[in-house]
Amino acid sequence: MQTIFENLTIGAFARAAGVNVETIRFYQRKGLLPEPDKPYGSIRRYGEADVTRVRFVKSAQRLGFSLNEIAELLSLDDGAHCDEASRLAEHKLQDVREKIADLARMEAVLSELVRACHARKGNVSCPLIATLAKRAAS
Amino acid sequence: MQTIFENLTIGAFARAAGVNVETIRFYQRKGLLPEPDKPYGSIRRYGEADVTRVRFVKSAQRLGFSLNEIAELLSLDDGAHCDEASRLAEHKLQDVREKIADLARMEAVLSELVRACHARKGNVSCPLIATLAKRAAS
DNA sequence: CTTGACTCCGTATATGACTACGGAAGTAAG
DNA sequence: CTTACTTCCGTAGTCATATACGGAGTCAAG
Ligand SMILES: [Zn+2]
Ligand SMILES: [Zn+2]
Ligand SMILES: [Zn+2]
Ligand SMILES: [Zn+2]
Repeated sequence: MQTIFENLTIGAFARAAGVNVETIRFYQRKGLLPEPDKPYGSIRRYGEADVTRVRFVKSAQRLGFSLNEIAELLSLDDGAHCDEASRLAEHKLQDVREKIADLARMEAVLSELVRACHARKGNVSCPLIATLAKRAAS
Repeated sequence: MQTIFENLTIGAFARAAGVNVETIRFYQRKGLLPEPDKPYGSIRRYGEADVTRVRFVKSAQRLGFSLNEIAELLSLDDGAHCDEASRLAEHKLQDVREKIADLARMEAVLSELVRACHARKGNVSCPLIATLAKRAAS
């Protein structure tokens, strides 16, 4: 194990995790990140595990999970029982599948619009615009 | 054409569109919805097209578009030129495809976690939790 | 007409996720 | 040591997306 990511100050930690220092402190207040003990009269140090945890938060966030949901996901890693863990994971899985289905529908609509727009020849008005005007229902 | 959705007051309009009256007014301030002329000393009326427009906003929102992005999408319907329209639509399409790819990756992870958890036999610890502890990188 | 519901409008509050600020204390280079 | 960064910590501000509130005006039933 390279110790590159051990004994980091909060600043180095934030840089390693690709976030703002303030974000680290915000996550600590929210309970998403542990706040390591502070050696008496000194400053806190962070390591690999902390970096990993922030990266997990950020990637789950990109997938549309809220910080509260991410806290739940992380709690699976913090001692929840197996039943609870799989219940949570299954719920998230269902959410993700619904989102994928929604986006797939949107993809179909958008790519049809783009196709029609590019297929336009000589005539005056833009088919993309025309189509969009009709298809807001749902 | 049934006139069921014509000449609505803002309250009936909001109910028909499935949103709060305040949301209508908020969208008007943001320029997402036109604010119809008010007959002198009377109240505004709304119709089918307004309902349709709010529904469009709500469904685009469910797909992860921000109100500003939706304003752009709506502007396609409000006189933008064909080049601009297809440029915007292609950009959205690319965004949607990226989101789908991200979610597909997340789906794979989650369903593997659930599978492992259910496959667990007799042994003490939950494989879902164990796996989650490892796989935060990215 | 009066009464009760609804509209209008400006302003205020709420929530989620940060981001900034300011002053005291710790740290590291010269 | 001094000096220049950091850290620490509490509090406040920002941005997006709404929701709520309060008083004045409007409408429609009786
Ligand atoms: Zn859910
Ligand atoms: Zn076009
Ligand atoms: Zn984009
Ligand atoms: Zn399990």
